[in-house]
Amino acid sequence: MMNAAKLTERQQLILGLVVQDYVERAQPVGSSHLVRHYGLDVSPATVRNEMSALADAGFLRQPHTSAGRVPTEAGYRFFVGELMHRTDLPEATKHTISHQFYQARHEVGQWMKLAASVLASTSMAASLVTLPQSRRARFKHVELILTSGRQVLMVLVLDDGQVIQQMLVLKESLGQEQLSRAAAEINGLFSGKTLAALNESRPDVGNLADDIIKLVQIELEANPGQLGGEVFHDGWKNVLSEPEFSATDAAQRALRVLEERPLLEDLLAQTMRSSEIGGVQVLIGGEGRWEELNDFSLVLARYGSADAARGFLGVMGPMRMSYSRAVSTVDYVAGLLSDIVEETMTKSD
Amino acid sequence: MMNAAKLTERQQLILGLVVQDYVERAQPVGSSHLVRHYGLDVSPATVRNEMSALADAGFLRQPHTSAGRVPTEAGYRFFVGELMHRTDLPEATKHTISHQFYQARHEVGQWMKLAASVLASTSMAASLVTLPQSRRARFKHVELILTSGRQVLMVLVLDDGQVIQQMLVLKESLGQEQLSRAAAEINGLFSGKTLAALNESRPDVGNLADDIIKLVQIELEANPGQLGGEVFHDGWKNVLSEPEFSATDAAQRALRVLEERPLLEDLLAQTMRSSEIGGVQVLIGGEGRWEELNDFSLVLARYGSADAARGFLGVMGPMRMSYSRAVSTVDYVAGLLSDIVEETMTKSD
DNA sequence: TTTAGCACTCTCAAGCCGAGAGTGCTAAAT
DNA sequence: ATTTAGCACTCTCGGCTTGAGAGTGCTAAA
Repeated sequence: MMNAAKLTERQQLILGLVVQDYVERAQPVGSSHLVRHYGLDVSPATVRNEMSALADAGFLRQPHTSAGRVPTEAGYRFFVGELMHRTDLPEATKHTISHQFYQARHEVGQWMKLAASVLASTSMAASLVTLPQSRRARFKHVELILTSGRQVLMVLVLDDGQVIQQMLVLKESLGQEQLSRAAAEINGLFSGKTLAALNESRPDVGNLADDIIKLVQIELEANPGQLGGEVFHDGWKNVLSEPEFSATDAAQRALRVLEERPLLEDLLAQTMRSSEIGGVQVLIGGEGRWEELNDFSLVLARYGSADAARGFLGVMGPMRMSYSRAVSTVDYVAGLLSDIVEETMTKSD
Repeated sequence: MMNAAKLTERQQLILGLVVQDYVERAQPVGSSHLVRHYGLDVSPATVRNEMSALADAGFLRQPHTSAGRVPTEAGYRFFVGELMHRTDLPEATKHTISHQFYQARHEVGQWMKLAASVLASTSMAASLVTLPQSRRARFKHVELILTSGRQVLMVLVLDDGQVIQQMLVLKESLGQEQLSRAAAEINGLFSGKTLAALNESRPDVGNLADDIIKLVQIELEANPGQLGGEVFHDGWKNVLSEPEFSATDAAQRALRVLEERPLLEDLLAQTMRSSEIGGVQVLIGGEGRWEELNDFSLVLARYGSADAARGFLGVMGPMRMSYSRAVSTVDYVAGLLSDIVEETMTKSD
């Protein structure tokens, strides 16, 4: 495989055109099609030679002898890294999007749904959005609700708006009266503390409070990120695997990504570790790491600010996707969401 | 189309076998296959005659001349209504499921995910579960959190564990001090009231509390049903519509059902209106009402109790699905979830 | 270095064919 | 009056062939 630096100006041009054309038409692109369609003033034969060189360099490949060329993973990567010009979203589109966000400004959970919907429709791919999470949230208030016997529902409110719900099972049966008193006590002790601080300072109180502290800590490790009136669902891949829906293997793998939580978390964690905030990360064809993602690509970004909560968002589509469109969309929505989160979730004290 | 009552004993037997066989093998079932495979002591010709009668009656149809027979919507409906014997889930399966629920008993949100997962894997179809919602929940506590300027995050806790979050924009800028005092005042006034009651009694307090009451009411109308650390997503149908994933039209329609909230809500509302609690509702092939659901079927049930919160759950699969398995699964899980909800969410006062 | 020319390869759609499955009908058997 | 055997008929499906078309790679000339 040759070095990327060896690519001539013209080879880069041709690679770019191949990617662009293939993204649009989803068909192997041939030499003469290229000159005809893009007004190149060289002959098909010349293009053929260059394509051959690009194929040797590992950026293009032929599905079979005598079909056009198709970009390889490396080809897409080179395109994204070197060739793609960062286009801004059209002003009109931006306006529409931000207007939608303006209308949804009241409902915390709506932001996420809206972001997912906007990403999907603008980039024409599937989208993923996680909730903003903050490690620096402060304890605001705890509520203990008696349900039956020794079971208690704990509702913990943090000052960034996060709400954590958890069932506790007590060693002994208590009345709502006692629970309320215990809650009041805990509220007094912990109010305003960050959860990290709460981890260390462990005032020696009654064993009920002790139980609760322990459970809060467990909850923090798991870092759940509650919220969002979703309809829970699962198993769509089963439907697609029925014989009458002869969905390709690929489509089923796509749904697996959606449904298998661990895979998703691994993916986000790994990818995001290596990316600065504000930047957009492009993951092409699983990068040899996730075979489930063969012939898929992801465009991911973080949103939020260092001061406040942070989350991920991005789109997922076939490897043959419009990267420039995806990148600009993800970038724009991430910025928008960052602004909103910062505005509403940063304490001004 | 003949009346169902006209079906002879033997015709019913044959219809049942056709449905059963077709569900298993997904291929049109022919007369001789039937006698060979199920040890009927009549000849294929006889079966052929009966099948022909069933076809005339509208319960079977032939994909083309000289292929086997396939059940029609009416055929499935007759099968579900008259022929299907209610089978219980195997004891072992039940045990596994209830054990899983036992392990998840602490996390409120986990129930839903678990239910969805169990339904999907046991019935081999896609599943849907909504959150339990209660119209009779009582006001427990409100928290007002200053974010920036005039924006305030309201967190409303109901005594069934429901949590409602909402951004408020105030007319004038207030400090956290004042907000806390306002919250305390509201808590004192409303504590223990049902939301319905809260709708009527409108004590004339400051305009801040007034704002909040109004917003709570709006929230109630929308009836959001918060909760559950989901990853929000959208647009998977876009992926499946890409040419390389030549998913059938049907598969895409299936995903539309998942992603289009209004359709889903209409579906649940319409279906559930007509069904008693505890019963399982079977919706076959869209019933002429929802064309998106052609060649799909749903098996739905309510869960919860009259006293406490209620929700829906069910599975969705191809029309050619194992109804008995689906019904028993849905039935069992609905019962389980009802028990849990009742146990944890019914106030014992 | 570029390009015209040309032989070659490979896919794809269309058409054809035979096997197999299943039916409907008729006439005989029970 | 049913049931069944027999039989001709229909339709699909997989395999095979074939021709057209697209595209390549190579060579030799510009």
